[in-house]
Amino acid sequence: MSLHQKFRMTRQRQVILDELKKVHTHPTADQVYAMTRGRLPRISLGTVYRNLEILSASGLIQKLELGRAQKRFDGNAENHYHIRCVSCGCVDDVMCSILTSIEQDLCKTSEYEILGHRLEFLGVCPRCKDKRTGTRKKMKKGGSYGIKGVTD
Amino acid sequence: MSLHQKFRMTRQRQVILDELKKVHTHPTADQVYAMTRGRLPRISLGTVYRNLEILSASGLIQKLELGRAQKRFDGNAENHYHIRCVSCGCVDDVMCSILTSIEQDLCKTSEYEILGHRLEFLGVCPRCKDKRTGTRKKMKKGGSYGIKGVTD
DNA sequence: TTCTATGCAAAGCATTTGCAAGTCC
DNA sequence: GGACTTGCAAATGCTTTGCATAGAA
Repeated sequence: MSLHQKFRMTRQRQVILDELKKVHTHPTADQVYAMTRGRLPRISLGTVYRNLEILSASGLIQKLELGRAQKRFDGNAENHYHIRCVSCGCVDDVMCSILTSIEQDLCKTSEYEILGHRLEFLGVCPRCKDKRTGTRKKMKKGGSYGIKGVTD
Repeated sequence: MSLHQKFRMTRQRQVILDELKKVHTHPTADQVYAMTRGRLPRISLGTVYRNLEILSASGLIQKLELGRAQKRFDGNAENHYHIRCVSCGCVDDVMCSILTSIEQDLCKTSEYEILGHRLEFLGVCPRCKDKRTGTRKKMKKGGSYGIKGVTD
């Protein structure tokens, strides 16, 4: 939480970072907990929460607060948008450029000091589209993609 | 929650809707609870939650899920963006047009069926800017505004 | 009259925190 | 050695839910 104190790379912290970098999914805290227990059978959920907080505050990972759903964490610390499946809750990266101008535009007209923006897309993931067999509108067939394919 | 059943306009529901339309702030459930107790001293928080849910599901009001903070509710049901003060947590409307093209662009490249997007700005509200007396960077002095002025 | 809504209290869930013991630099 | 961390468990805070009673159509 602090980052006003130096932070140590403990084994727990390293493993959490490792596991997070290893996957392209966007795991929740309890998923990270599960992912680390193989290597650290005695780690506690509280430690996972604390470390995810510290790692994201230090910029090594990214904390995603999409909607009011459970927080998720992204081993990719670079600024990018996400899309969330309203059906299964999975989260994928969106390959589109960051909107820089909207903040500048708002600066001109707003009394606020603008610090940033948060953009998130909602949709139905390919897997869930397939599940609802036939019975729905607007079924894309095309093959191109702009979303990194991995999931929940 | 349902809306598959007809819903009745009870006194509680009406008062909640009323009070919400009356203000331009974006109250949390417990603030709505406080706002209604003047007219309905015996209303319960649970009822407030249930009705806010029903009213927003029916489109009469809007439910705001900004970050993972407490939900807020907006008597203005029209689609518009919001800005949240990182210092005091207040929420204001942002007067800028809705981005329609980003979803269409994403449609072309994404395997997802795009259903919508959620955009939220972060900043420091005028009131909080004033509080930190002088001791900070980037103090706007200008008078124009693009944000409906009312607050938390 | 019938089905929905209310009040109350208890439960739920994700997350945070206090504390004594352990560990890193 | 001293500050930062951990594991454990309890606490927190917002929101939801079960249930018996009340109320709208």
